[in-house]
Amino acid sequence: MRRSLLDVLPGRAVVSVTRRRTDIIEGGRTGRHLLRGAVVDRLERRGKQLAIVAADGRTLCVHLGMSGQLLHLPRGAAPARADHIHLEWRLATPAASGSNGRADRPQSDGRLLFRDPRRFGGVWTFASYAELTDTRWSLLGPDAAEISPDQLGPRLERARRPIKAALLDQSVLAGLGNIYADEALHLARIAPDRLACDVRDVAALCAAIRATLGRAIEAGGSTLRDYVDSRGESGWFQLKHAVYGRGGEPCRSCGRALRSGSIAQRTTVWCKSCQQ
DNA sequence: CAGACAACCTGCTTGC
DNA sequence: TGCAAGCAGGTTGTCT
Repeated sequence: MRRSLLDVLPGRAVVSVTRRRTDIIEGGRTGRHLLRGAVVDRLERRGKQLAIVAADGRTLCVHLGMSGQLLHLPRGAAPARADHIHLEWRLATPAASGSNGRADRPQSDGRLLFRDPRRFGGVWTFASYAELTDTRWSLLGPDAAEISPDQLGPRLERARRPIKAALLDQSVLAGLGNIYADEALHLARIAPDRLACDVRDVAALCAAIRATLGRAIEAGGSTLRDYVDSRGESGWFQLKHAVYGRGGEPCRSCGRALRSGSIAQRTTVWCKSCQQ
């Protein structure tokens, strides 16, 4: 999502904000808190959370939850669906002051929508990026896409719970959800119900996590139902899933039927013979 | 501390 | 065709 927003948000100004629902916002809920009048400077990410940082420091943190979408609409375009759009930002390309010293009129330049039918997602507002990293993001572990054995090892050593439960805990590691936890464990050949403290090859697990996320990001993510990037494009990594959504089907490595069950209160699929 | 469970929501699929 | 139950990518709080 961050990548798909890179060529439409940084450098754009927020002309106005429409709030259709405010109960999905935490922190200040005014147009000012929601970046009205700001120019977007950059996009940051930690785990599953995105930060939109304005040049004056104001920062929005967005979490998509299960069904959330951030959609960019070019000027004049209409969204595929108009329901459940909770926030809408009108964007403009700021006027460059020409050589005559006179500022041109800002050019209207599309809209950004936050749509979230299930409302498990949300938006958090901050006066500065540091305020976000010092509070909300301070609760997150290191980013899964760049995890190293030095970081992960100590966090697993004392964890007497299934490795899958530890990997889903965002304070241990930020960025894995139910799909990619199962995929990474299969790639690392580790059983999901093995105790975290008993995982031998943490380096292999880290490599599997990074590889899984890297491939998924290249494929534009996994679209089971709702997920689309900011251009409305679906991902296709679901076609490459080794285990997730494939319970009962043959393991792509050994051909035996994949097991499906519940671990850490989440649907879990794994290969009993490949993952020991 | 770990784990079970419920709650927060909507919408799609399944089974009757 | 209709209806109810079951299930879903996530997080958080309560209770044991």
